[in-house]
Amino acid sequence: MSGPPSTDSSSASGDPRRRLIEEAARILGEEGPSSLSARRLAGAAGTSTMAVYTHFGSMTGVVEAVATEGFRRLIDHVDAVGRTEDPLADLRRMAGAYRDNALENRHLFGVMFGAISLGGFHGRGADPEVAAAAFEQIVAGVARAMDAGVLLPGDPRAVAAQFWSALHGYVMLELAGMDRVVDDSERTVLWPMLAHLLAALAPSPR
Amino acid sequence: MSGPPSTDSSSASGDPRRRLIEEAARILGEEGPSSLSARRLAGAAGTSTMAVYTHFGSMTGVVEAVATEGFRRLIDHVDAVGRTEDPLADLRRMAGAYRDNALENRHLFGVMFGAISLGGFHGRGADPEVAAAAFEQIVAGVARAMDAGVLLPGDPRAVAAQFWSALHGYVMLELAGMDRVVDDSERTVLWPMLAHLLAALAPSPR
DNA sequence: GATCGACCATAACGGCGTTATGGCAGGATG
DNA sequence: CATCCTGCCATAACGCCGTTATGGTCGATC
Repeated sequence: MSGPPSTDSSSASGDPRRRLIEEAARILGEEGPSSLSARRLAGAAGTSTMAVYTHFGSMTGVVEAVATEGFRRLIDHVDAVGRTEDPLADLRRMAGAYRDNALENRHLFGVMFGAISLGGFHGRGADPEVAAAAFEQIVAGVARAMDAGVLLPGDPRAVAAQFWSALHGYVMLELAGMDRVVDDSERTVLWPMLAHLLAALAPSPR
Repeated sequence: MSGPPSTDSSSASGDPRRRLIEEAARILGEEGPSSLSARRLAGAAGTSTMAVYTHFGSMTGVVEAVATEGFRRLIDHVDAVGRTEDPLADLRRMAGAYRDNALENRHLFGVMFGAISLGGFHGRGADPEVAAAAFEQIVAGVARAMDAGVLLPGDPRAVAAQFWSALHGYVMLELAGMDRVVDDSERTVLWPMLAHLLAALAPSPR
């Protein structure tokens, strides 16, 4: 798939596929899932509905592309926390970035992990390669902590999966409105939970 | 093709509202979210679409009622594990029941926590009172463990929220197909994760 | 210049959520 | 008994949806 030869005939258009994905993500974020329809999307991107079908095959294809785009943005957002000389603090800051990204793009997050549906079509999910890259981010953070000796040596993938599960579950329950039943304010639940997970793996002489 | 209503009134019909909820849950479980429509539901329940609107106001109302029904079934399923003299083992068995219930009713689970949508209409969620009752189940399990002295005394609600978050996140990632990227087989992730959470709260003399 | 392929505008089809309309049972009221 | 009212639902319609068939434009190729 070679890109278009950059014929910027006008500033209004890039390649239509890219524009459709970005407009779909924007509509999803600003107006919610029920506003994302083929006609609405085509209108926002300045094309007709057929462009959607030549590029994505169906609205399900659009959803999968948007989910993949969501994982790419998540990766960038988490990557932006950088690396300090304290790998455990870095993990905590990665978790904070993960949560912030979810709260600011709740509908996009729902599509990424939804597995459920969006406007009726429910998609097989994002590109597994991109989703895996998001997970590898956490694996790398855990591996650095192990290398630095602040976590017991072990399989970083298994530990990262635990960390991710706990973080993801907290965020998903928060998005589902469970803060109404548990309250919290990220003080007595989120940080202690992650701290407990990491403390159980710390090389303190017991 | 039901016969005249007076022929067999014993089992064919209950009150229509109940029948609609159960048919909606059945269609959701057997055919997925995209098959649940007002006409399809009305046909399955043996009524017309107007019955849906007199009882639930909209399809969103149906979704909320089905989500509430899902929490009720989850509560029954988790309650069925009973109580032994080992509160920590009971917590683990509750977690297993939670996961089993999710895997066997993945679409219903998605609707319960979805926050996303279902066929386009996306509902405010289940009855908060019923959802809270599901959480209180875990709180009670944690409180018993504290009373028995196998968990450090503390706020059982905060600990239960941590336990629930981790369990829920693991299940949600599994439902989203993340087992493709993390593998696991509930051996190196789920049980160690929950064990670590509880171990960090155990009253072992450190 | 002719041909071909990718791309997309137009218009249509069936199905969707929802609503307006009307009929029908059954209890309250005179 | 006649009347009215009220909750409940069947019928049919409206506008929107995802999708597809059709045809036209335009650049690349020979």
